[in-house]
Amino acid sequence: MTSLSPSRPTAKIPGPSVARLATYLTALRDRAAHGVTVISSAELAKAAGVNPLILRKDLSYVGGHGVRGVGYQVHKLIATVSMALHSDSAQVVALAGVGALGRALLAHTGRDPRFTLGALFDDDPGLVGARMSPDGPVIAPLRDIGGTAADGEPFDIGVIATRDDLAQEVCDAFAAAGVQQILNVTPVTLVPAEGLSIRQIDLALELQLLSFAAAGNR
Amino acid sequence: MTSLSPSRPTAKIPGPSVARLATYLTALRDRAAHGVTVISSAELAKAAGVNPLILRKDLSYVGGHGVRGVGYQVHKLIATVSMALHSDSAQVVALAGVGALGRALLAHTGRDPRFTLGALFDDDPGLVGARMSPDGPVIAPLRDIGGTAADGEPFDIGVIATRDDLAQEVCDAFAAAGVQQILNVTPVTLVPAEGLSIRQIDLALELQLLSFAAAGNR
DNA sequence: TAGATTGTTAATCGATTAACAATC
DNA sequence: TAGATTGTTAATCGATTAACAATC
Repeated sequence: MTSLSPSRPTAKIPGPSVARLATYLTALRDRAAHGVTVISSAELAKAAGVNPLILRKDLSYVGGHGVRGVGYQVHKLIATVSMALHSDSAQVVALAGVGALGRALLAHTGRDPRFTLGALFDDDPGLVGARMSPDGPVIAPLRDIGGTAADGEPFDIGVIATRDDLAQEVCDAFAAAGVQQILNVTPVTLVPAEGLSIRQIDLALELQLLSFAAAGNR
Repeated sequence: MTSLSPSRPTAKIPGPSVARLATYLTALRDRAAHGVTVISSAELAKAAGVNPLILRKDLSYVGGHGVRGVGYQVHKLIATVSMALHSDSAQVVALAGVGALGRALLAHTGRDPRFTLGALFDDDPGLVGARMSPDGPVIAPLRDIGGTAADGEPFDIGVIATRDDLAQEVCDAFAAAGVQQILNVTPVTLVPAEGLSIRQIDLALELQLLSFAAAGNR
């Protein structure tokens, strides 16, 4: 289990580090926009809400190239981190379920160059055939998930924002269409098809966890 | 640092376990609704998408009271877990920012008995004074966060779903109003006031993490 | 008693933190 | 050279997994 695949030159980066690296990237871009060219681990750590030690450790996974006694060159670091996170090429996203949460997601990622919207699916007769934006895709019924992927470009990421009782079959449809990454924003626990990686966001769960934390503070 | 506080009889439950316990609760309620009265750790684990070993370990933190050779009584377990998570008393939630994501959150938690909506805040002149539901609170401007909390009941949880550039000041306003738990659904890294516990959901970050996973699979 | 399944104690694993060496 | 700050190696800590004991 220690085979070194030549196609993956970098050693495996721990999951928590990957998540933090993405937040560093956001902070770095913000600083770059403010004209900052050099930043110390202490400053960047503060902006990202972590301690400087873990920041330097994280950066060491991607080959930080900081200058001792000085800090990091912002532009260089942005290039290094975004390369490591593969956030250089835009991902094609397909969204199933154009309800409140689906729209919120569109609003959040609409202008984000990292993602392009490949397709929209919904079974609401009032929505099928419509567009959410003038240059966006036409909303297709859920049963078209397979077909749409079959002709054009395949989707990189499938987002499941449907009614709860449709979540599992939509997940299976995405998997059958060759989608390998799923973002599930329903509270349903999905049983994943082979090779599928799933992330889940459950708003009610987050509130529940906060209320537990609240009780502990009493 | 090993003082046993008499007001907290249960030993500290690890964070990941708390999150999983909440999902077990959802799965248990679902099973109960289907008339299931007894369930084994294997079955429940499958429904929650975890392995049975970690499930039993998690349940041991809250005093599982399973029957060896048989399994768990569903109703008893629901009572035990929800007691441990303090999900018996409803939490009062205040929502700042009634945009797409705010509405999605309302839709998700509207019928959830664990949460009651205490107040709505937004600066949009088209929204201030309106209600999102007939029996719901009137939308107040963001600057009222302090005042509204001062008279009625205090809020247990403050949700920040505003424009990014308002997130930090809204956070501070909640903290000043005595709110101790914050759910931040903006991509902004907040600097927390003393004693504030914050959870963050960043949709774009989740997509980014998936696209990293996708790249690793190539 | 035999089979099934829970619950606990010990071992492993991985991530975070601390100590220190490197170097601009 | 002195000061500042990065980067790496070692120590700690916490969570997961494995082994096994308990008991219905």
